[in-house]
Amino acid sequence: MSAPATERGRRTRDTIVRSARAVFETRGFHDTTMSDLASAAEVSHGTVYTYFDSKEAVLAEVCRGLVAEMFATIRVPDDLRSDPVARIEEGNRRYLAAYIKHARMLEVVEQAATTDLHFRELIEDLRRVFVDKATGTIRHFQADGLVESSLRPDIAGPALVGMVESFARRWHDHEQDFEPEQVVGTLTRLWARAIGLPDQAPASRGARR
Amino acid sequence: MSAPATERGRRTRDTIVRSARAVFETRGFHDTTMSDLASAAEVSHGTVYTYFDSKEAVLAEVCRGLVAEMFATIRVPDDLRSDPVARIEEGNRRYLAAYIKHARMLEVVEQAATTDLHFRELIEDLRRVFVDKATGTIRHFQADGLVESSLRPDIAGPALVGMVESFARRWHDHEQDFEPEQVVGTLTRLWARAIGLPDQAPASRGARR
Amino acid sequence: MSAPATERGRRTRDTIVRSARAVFETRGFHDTTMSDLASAAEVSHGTVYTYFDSKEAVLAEVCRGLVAEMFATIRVPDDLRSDPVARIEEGNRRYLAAYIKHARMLEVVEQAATTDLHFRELIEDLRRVFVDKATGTIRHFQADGLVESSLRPDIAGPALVGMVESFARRWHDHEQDFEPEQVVGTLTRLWARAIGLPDQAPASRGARR
Amino acid sequence: MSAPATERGRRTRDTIVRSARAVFETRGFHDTTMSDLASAAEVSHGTVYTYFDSKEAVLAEVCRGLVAEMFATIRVPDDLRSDPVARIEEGNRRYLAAYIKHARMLEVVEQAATTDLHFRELIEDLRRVFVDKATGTIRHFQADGLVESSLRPDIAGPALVGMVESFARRWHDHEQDFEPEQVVGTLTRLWARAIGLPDQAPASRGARR
DNA sequence: TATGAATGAGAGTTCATTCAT
DNA sequence: AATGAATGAACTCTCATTCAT
Repeated sequence: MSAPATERGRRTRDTIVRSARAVFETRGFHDTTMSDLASAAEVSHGTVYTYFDSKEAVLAEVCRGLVAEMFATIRVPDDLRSDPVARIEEGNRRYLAAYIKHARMLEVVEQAATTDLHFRELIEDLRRVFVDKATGTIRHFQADGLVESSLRPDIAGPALVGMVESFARRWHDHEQDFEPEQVVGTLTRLWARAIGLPDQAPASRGARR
Repeated sequence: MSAPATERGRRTRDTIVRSARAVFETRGFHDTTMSDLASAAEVSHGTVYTYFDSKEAVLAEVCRGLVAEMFATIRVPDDLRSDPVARIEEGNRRYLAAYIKHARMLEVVEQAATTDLHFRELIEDLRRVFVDKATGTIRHFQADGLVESSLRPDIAGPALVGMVESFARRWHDHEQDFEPEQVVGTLTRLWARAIGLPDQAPASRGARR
Repeated sequence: MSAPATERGRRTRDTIVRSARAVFETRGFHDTTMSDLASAAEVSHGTVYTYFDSKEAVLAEVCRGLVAEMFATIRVPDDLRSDPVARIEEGNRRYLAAYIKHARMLEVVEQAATTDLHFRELIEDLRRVFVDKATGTIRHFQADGLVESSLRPDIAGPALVGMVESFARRWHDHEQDFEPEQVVGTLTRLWARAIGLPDQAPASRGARR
Repeated sequence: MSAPATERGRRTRDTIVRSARAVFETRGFHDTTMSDLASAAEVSHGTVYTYFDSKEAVLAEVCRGLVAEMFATIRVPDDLRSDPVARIEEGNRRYLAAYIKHARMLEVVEQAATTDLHFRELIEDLRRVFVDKATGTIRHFQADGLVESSLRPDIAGPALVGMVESFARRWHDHEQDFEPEQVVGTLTRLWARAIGLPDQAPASRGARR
């Protein structure tokens, strides 16, 4: 159903997906109708059904792009950085950047998730990637003797990821104008100290004032 | 419209609100219809409209009870406890208890909030209470010299509240069977260390193992 | 869903059923839409859904009346008539009368039956009543020595009922103007002779000319 | 529109007609979509429209083949058989064979006939051939003094054809496992006696038991 | 106060048919 | 000749809300 056979079809489908994203960002999921998607793409009602079974299917396609973009934004180059706190900081910086950039669409997906299990799972899967990374990092630190082994990684991991995610979400929702590097610095400091890493205190860090 | 003039009317209204809460918890907000509310209360369709203007108005009334219950559960007796970490711990314990207990209804309100501004504000107001308390606490600690003044309370406060809230939410959603005192202990330790409070390390604390 | 609680509701529901029958007779089943039913009853679209789940449900209700009417028309008074051929004749007379009277609705039900199993069964059930009666009659005649035992009642029964039904149907469809008593007489004669009953040849019978 | 100009076109058209028949037999008329026809023939949506104006036009073409096959099956060789009952018997045998063989397609055409006048006429035309033959036969028998002149051929003819057709239809629908020669024997006996022909009673006939 | 009948806007979806390529 | 993208009319069904009783 959803694979266009010609170049023209591919263009139309792309147009639908692209304009759908804009519509979803404006109206949210539940308030968007198939008609909205059709007229935004300047195609007829039925044309949307040529490529997508339902409104959910359109959002799912938008999500594919969204997830890809987020991972692209977030991927930390492994190259340098053996300093643990520096790595945490870079992770936070990128996570915040990615989250803020896609905050509205993430909200929309959350909205869809209240109704449709598929999107709930999509969100969970996305979050799990970060939670697993954080939990693994803590375990590594523990193996290296940097973090006390009495700390439960399976609780601390999700908690700290939740801290950053939650902050990012409110930051965006409330349109507060924090200085990004202040946020990155502060969250990193909270993160690092919470698990008992010693401060790095590089002179250049923006979290102090 | 919503003030019953007779005793009978008051009872009817109460029945509607009480059964509505159960219905919302079961079906969520969007999937609940006025018919569901009416038949759950065993009144006719029109009777609901005698007391409430809309489905939203019913949920709003349910929310009043919800918020009251949450605050009742959470209120920390000021009496004892001058130990900062002990206070944080008790706050987390109560917050987690309240959150888990009302998690389903909070989810429902979140769902309604995706569509209705009023509920978005209600959630924000609720959260602000905790954020303000956390932020104030940090400021106090700073004034008392317990926490470095370079830490930004306006960032750390929401971040740490978000950490606990976010954890509580996933805990409930995933139905993970953490031992509650393990969670309270770990989150408190993260909280305290994150802002630079020295560990209390009472022998009885459950976060160590 | 379909039980009105008040007199007013009962009237509305009745109106819908009554006008629906007329609409079905005019437009057939597949060409009738819920809108047609609603506007014929002069109620809104949604009102029809107050009492019926679907177009099929409306037809099913119409059918209940139809079947009742047919049986009422057909029931042969057991009182008199020990003469076998006279009984067959009276059966045919009534069956033809009932069939012709309801021919259009039967056609409509047949149409619905091409799509909906429920109506196929309804038609089968209706037919079975007559087939069973005919088959039983033949067996009785055989037990009484009036009909040869070599005749298979399970084949002759449905065949002869089919003969009358089929004739009635075409008669109606083609709007041929046979004299009803001619038809009754001829079909009865075919029926009786087919199974080997001796002619009665009352002088008054109209089938001779 | 429907005449292919090239050999390739002819093949495509044939493929469509052949696979359409299978699709119609499986899904019936109303539930078959143009997409079904196209994909069954492994051609594109639009290609069907190259050769046929509409879904009805495809069925009409299928019908041409159907009618031809039925007549080919039924045609009674005039050569032998001067025995009236033997001729009736052979006619019934062939009619039943043809009907059972094409029962599903006849059902489909009946379904189409509920919506489209053209198919109603097609069915009538088909039936008329048999009715006319039967009526003619009775008249011949009357002219020859084999059948009483008081019997109305215009009623008996359609009635007896209806008897056989109706039986064949139920036989197929209910998937009853009558022995074919039993059916042929019984129906022929009913036929012959109904119009007053004397029994032939050949020793080999299967209708007796 | 309570009932439940009635409303009707609007959503999602299907599919025969047209037409540009 | 063949493709398949695009159309849009039409239909079914839902449900918040109004209103007569």
